[in-house]
Amino acid sequence: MGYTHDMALPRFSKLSADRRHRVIAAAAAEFAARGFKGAVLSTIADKSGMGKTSFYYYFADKADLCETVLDEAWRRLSASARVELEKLTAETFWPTFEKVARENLEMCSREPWLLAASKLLNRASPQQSDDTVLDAYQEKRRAWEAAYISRGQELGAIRDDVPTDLLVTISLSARQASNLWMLDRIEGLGSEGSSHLALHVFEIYRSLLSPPAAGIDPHDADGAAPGAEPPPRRHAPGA
Amino acid sequence: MGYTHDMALPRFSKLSADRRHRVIAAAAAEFAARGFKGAVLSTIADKSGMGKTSFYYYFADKADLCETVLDEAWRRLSASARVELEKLTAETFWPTFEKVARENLEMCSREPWLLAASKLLNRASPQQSDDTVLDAYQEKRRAWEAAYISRGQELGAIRDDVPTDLLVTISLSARQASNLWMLDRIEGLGSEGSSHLALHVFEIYRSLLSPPAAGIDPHDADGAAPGAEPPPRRHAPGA
Amino acid sequence: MGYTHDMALPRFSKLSADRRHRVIAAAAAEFAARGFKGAVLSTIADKSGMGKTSFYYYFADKADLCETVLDEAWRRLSASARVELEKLTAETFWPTFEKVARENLEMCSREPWLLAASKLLNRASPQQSDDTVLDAYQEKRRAWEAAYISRGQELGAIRDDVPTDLLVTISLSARQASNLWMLDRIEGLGSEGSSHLALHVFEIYRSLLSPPAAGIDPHDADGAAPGAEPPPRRHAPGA
Amino acid sequence: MGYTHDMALPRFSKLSADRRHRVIAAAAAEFAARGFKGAVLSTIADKSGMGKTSFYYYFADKADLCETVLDEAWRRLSASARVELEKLTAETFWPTFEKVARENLEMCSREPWLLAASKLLNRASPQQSDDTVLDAYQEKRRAWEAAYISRGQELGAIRDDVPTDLLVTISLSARQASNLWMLDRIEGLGSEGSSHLALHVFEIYRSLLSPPAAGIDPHDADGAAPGAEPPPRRHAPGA
DNA sequence: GATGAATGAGCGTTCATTCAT
DNA sequence: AATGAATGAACGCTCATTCAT
Repeated sequence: MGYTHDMALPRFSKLSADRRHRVIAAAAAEFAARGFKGAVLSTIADKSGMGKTSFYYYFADKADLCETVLDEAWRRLSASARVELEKLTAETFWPTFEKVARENLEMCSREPWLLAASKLLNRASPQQSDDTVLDAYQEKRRAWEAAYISRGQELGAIRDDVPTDLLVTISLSARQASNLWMLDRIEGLGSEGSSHLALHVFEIYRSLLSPPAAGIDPHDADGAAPGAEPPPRRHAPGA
Repeated sequence: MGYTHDMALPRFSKLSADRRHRVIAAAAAEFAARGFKGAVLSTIADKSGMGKTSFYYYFADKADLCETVLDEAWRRLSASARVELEKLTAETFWPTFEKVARENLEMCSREPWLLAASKLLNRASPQQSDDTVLDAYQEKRRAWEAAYISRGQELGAIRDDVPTDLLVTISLSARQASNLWMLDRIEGLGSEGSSHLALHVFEIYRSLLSPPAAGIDPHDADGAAPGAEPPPRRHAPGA
Repeated sequence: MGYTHDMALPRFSKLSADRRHRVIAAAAAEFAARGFKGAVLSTIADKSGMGKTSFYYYFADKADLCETVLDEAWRRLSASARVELEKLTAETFWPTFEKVARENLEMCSREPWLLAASKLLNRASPQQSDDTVLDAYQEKRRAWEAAYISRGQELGAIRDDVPTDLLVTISLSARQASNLWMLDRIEGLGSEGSSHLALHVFEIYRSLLSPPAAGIDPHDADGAAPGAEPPPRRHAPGA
Repeated sequence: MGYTHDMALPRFSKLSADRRHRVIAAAAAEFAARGFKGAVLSTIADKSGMGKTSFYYYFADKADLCETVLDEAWRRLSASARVELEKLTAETFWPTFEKVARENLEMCSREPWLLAASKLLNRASPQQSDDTVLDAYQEKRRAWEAAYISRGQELGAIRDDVPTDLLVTISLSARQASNLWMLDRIEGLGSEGSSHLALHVFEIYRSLLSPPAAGIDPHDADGAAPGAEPPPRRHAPGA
């Protein structure tokens, strides 16, 4: 649906919507599935019904193609979600984002290319990606996350008892993981299903960021009676 | 420190502890830094003071080497942590794992190769890694996570209001992200510092899994009056 | 200024003088700067404000384009110099060519495209160029050189004591090198400067071809006592 | 004949003399025939009986290979010619270089690889080569030429009435051209033939650099009556 | 008459892996 | 037990050239 570009060589924007779509979709799928380095240009070419070298007519190079996909997805996903942080209140904060999450998920379930692209977007582990392209996006994303968390803290909607840096990191990764999890599952679900799913996930995500319930000291795992249990079987690495 | 293997060609276990160590350490560093595909065998060879071809004497192939590193780390990390799930009680559940987390982090801060290996272990995004090797490990790890979460639920220590599958996913990713975050920071810290850090992080992680505080309905974002705010500036992609 | 063609597809001559000029100029610059193989058609296209594919409307292929430039330059340079060998005498021989040299250099300093083209013309090492196109030109040029040297010999203006073939080769190369040297320097100079320069260069060139001063036997490096000198420092490859 | 390297990866020096030889020879031939850019690695590989990728075991890249050839040739050619400029006298100056020229030419006629390499060495037109590698060599060579010409001028063996810069340029190019000319012809000749040839060429080269015979003013092409000649036939571009 | 779009052939380079010793 | 040497398969990218309009 309607791409507008400032990445990629300007020619790309002149392609018919259909071809543009196929290219983006094929690239998104390949990059999502195999990462930046792993993705093979010929594969994308084949899938998009385009000669391998034609990419170099539309894009500067592999990285540019990848960036274009990323941009496209980011733009699409933000479109429905131009949340204005400053206008949010304590009451609207969570509901707003829940709505965004739901809408975006539905969008992904409706537009297959977006699904793939979204997977790509949620892929890059912070700190350690394939290449600079994905890293750059992680940065962008993290910046947004930081802004929104910070706003949430002002409003008292997000916990304040933890280094923000850390909170951002965890929030981001939890979101990415859960997004990925959902994206892997919506293929069958209708949009109602998606919506329902998003709710569940959002709830748990929210509890991660919400201020800890007052009066509860996390450290005394206090109370209640233990129940001695059977013999051990497993080991548990923690780090 | 004392590797025992069932991965890798059996010959590897006959190497002197020192050489084995150097190999593992070099491989861990390279794999952690550049991922499975990105890692270059020659580099590992150089760093480990071993001829490139010798790897094929000790390991079946690149994947096998990587797996060996992974195994080694997993083993080391579990060693101090042979938690016996069945023996845990509601009271010991969280404290036990907090202890494990702390201990493991300290271990990593003491043994550099383990630090690298641990990064590797925490790297692979579920579902979408470089290669099958890391995926396999994700599986293993996920299995453990599932077992432990399930036990926590039995004990009432872990929330039950969400698809376990999803809970596992998020828990895993949050742990990985926070581990990575810590591992990237402990280089300077002493073991006390590490320990302190681990506590913070664990606390937030725990709040993620703990049953939602009773009486709080997350969904009614109820009450209070909104306050209209300044002009908008940002957009927020949600998926 | 006024191109007439027999190279290139006939269509080229129907282009407006201005467009023709731009094409030739752009091509000359690119070919001169990067050689036949190194020159990139797109670059020429961009510089000449012409679509890349239009070249194939006007020229058969890259070689044809290059040839056209070469022809153009050759023609222009000969235009002022339709020396009629047969009319030359011993007295007019050298002065005539000196004049030609001076005039041509001035022309190059006045018409930038000619400067570039001239560099191209003087570029190709005999025997070993990029491609057949330049080689062909070398041939043409060599033929002229041979004719003119032969005439000079008839008139006693050019030495006769050396295989003509060899004389032609050296003459050609020395001319090319000195032309190149001058062309690289005239950018700043006015036409007087150019003229002056040409004189210097011509003088040395002439001494190369002139019959050796009588009575001097080059081979008896005769006479005198050697003088032992200081310590050595350098080596000297000769071929 | 015994290569010693500081270029190329150190491994190359460990190759058997024979293989080293074949590689150098094949590379020299290809580079000489098609220039740096034009040379195709696979071709060299085939000719030298080596897998294409093996080059990357011995050389850093294409440029490194080329440089190695160049170095080898330069070294070989200088070996027999460690002329010590400071020890030369007016009497020994020209004879010395004549000897060097003769010896080097003979060497080339005896060692085919050197012939090819020598062609390569004499190929690069100053100012405008394929790539930086050849340019660098031109520089080196020019430096030597300048040193030797300057010494010749001190001794009165080389003319002083022309900008040195120009003299160097012309000298270099004339030498290169004549070398090339000879190299292309010695294939059949024995070493006596080569020697004889070298003499001829050297003589003309020498007359180029020697101080102009006193008492002759080149500019007054004086004397005699012109004789009008037949009709013209040719044109003569000068630049 | 002119050009945007598309492509095939080919090149340099990388790297895991095997061979021979 | 160990490794230097060699290589095949593959990939990203360039560029002259052609196709369709």
